[in-house]
Amino acid sequence: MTQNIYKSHDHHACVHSALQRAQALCSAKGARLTPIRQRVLELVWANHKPVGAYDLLPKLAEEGFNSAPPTVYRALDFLLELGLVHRISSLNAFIGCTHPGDVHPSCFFVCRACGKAQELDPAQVQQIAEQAEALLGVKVEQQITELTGLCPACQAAA
Amino acid sequence: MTQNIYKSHDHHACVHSALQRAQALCSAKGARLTPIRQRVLELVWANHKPVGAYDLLPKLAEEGFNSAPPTVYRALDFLLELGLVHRISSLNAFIGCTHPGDVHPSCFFVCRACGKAQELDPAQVQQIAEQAEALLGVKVEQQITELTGLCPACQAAA
DNA sequence: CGTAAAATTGCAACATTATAACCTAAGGCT
DNA sequence: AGCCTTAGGTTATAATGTTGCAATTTTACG
Repeated sequence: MTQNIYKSHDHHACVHSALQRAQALCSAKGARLTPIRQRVLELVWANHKPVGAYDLLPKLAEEGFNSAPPTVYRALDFLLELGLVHRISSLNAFIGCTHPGDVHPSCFFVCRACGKAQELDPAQVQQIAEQAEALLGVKVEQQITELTGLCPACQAAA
Repeated sequence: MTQNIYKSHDHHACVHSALQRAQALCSAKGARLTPIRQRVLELVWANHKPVGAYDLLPKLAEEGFNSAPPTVYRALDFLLELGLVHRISSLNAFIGCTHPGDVHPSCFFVCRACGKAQELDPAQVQQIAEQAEALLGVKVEQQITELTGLCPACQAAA
């Protein structure tokens, strides 16, 4: 894991470096980080809480972007394919990825109280994938792990 | 993992034992496995493919049960809380659990071609949970891992 | 037993999330 | 320029899930 979002950090730098990585990745891949796509990525990175597609719509509308569901979903699909964001299925929400580069295994802890989500090292989940391939003969293509509970701050508050 | 659903097996016995475990668990807990709940559980166990809530509605209707969304969701919620079924968030679907008893960590491989899902031993995912608790100070309450890919038969077909 | 409280179900409306289909506009390339 | 590919606009609709309240059944208990 790259950092601990439950500790205070320079979030501006956090977002800035995410955008830089995104631009680098897009130019390396010949993919176009259009204004809508970039703005969606920024909004997803606004904080460390997974954000729903329909939360993005009004924000885009405020800024004069087109804001119909397909617009947002297309931008999110683009970002998902480049591995720039992850989808947290149990929340129907999206969050920025800290180490982008194609679709890749993901693992998150999500606090059920404050909603903030921390990405974790998926190494052990990859072990499960390898085991499944060995024991069952299946071929694993994608994997996601979602942990839910309370972050330190929300434990203290309770 | 208790068995391999990608191999042929006596599915009737499979369902039968699931129902027996469910009845045992309910009487142990003082929970009521009402006709609707039991029928929903049976339908979820009809095969090893995760089933959507809205797939169950017409089947219940055919049999004269009430069939409005809340009916099915309430039955599923009941079964989820007892750990008799799992929810596969990435599919918005539900599948019978092979070792019920309260909400517990779950781990599945789902074939993207035939849709059949195999429950796996979540031991390694629990390690991730323990690591997250140690490193981040979070408290994990729930966890689910979802692997997607191709089962042996569907690999052969492709 | 009989009654009150709790759990379950019926029902109607509605909220949220996601996609389909079809067309127009913009950028990349020879 | 002309052609092709990709991206975006627009409308409608599909799929999934929830709220609120009334009616009924079951349970608990004196």
